[in-house]
Amino acid sequence: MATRDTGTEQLIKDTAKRIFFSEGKLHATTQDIADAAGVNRTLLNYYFRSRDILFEQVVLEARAEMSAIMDSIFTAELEFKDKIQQMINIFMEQAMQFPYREMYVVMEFNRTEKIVPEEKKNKIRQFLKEINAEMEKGKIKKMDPRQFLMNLFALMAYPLITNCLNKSLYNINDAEYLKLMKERKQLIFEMIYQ
Amino acid sequence: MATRDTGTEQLIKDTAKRIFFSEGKLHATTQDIADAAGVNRTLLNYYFRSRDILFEQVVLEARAEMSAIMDSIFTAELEFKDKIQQMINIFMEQAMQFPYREMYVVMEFNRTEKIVPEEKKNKIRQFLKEINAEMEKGKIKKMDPRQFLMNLFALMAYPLITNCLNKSLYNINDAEYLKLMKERKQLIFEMIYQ
DNA sequence: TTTGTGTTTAACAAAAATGTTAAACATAAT
DNA sequence: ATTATGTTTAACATTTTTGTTAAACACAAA
Repeated sequence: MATRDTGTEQLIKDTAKRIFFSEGKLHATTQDIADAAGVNRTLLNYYFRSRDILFEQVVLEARAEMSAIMDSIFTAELEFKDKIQQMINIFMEQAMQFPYREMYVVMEFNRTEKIVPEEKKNKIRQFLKEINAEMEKGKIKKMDPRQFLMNLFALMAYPLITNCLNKSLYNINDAEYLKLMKERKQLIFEMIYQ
Repeated sequence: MATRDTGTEQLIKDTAKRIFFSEGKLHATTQDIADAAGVNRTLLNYYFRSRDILFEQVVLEARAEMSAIMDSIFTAELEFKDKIQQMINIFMEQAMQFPYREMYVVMEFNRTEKIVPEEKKNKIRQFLKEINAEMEKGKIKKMDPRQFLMNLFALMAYPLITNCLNKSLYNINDAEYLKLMKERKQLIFEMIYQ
């Protein structure tokens, strides 16, 4: 008999991702995750052997998902302008679903000092060149292309991380926040691509 | 005899702040902090009774420090343009020293759902009006003033949080990163205040 | 010097979180 | 229906982290 696949393994991973990346509960324990998934805590050990392995796998998959999205846009056969527009659309939709995913990955990166594969760096270098070309053409404001990328990601990611605080500070509800975030797509494009 | 003040209490708090806000070690234990401070772990209990109380106090002080800076700028007797410039200068200097402080406070806010005092909200409302006025004058691009503030803070805070990752992705060292961050001050101003 | 009090330490205790095991359970194949 | 094997559970064990206590220490005042 191969495997019965009750879906439990996937359920556990999905629940962990929800708790970490959507709800932002950085200090969740294995018990927290088991409870949220509605399964016995022992099952985390059965499927993943240890807490560390589960968490590592979750981060690994998160990185892979994010990389896949970035790569598909970086290397797409599109005008630069359209790439940016698509990037904003896809990234913001993802960020609305998993506001803390990037932060979690960044923190894990700080903690473990993982190495970035040369292949990925090359793709980025290539995109930095594209940015530079667009600046030469006078389409976007001239600056260090790395600053350009930092600006773009900052504008996209940050407001979602600070979701809760912003809602309190500005007295806005979920519906209005959603509206603001959708408006941001266009707004970011205009700021970046003047 | 009142108190001998060996400076230990302050040392512990400062060390905790360094570990959390500068080094970004979100999961630091009391032992980690004691070791980093070079004191016996029991002293954390002697001075603060419990881990939770220490951590809460550290966050409380962080919020107070950040609030004080914001308030002083919000209510300063300055032209709007100069306020923004000063905001960028001070915030960026702070963020370079404590890149993860804001994030930590935001995460704690998510966790505890603290209430924002009405007085603080009023100061923000006041500043939002100032932003609006500046937009009416045609000095800055028209948009929801809340978006304006989100943009500003995003551009300032985010690249410092992602410090480590950026250095890897773009192959830059500490010195160059510092230079990039200093350049950002002017760059952010130009993006915001076109 | 002695005494009193605040500070520091080490040993111990308790609590929280994680890991292991064996038995119960469920289901596909025989 | 029985068997074999993957899945789930509960009880237990271990490890990690936090909290408590009493004694040692240090230093100013008497």
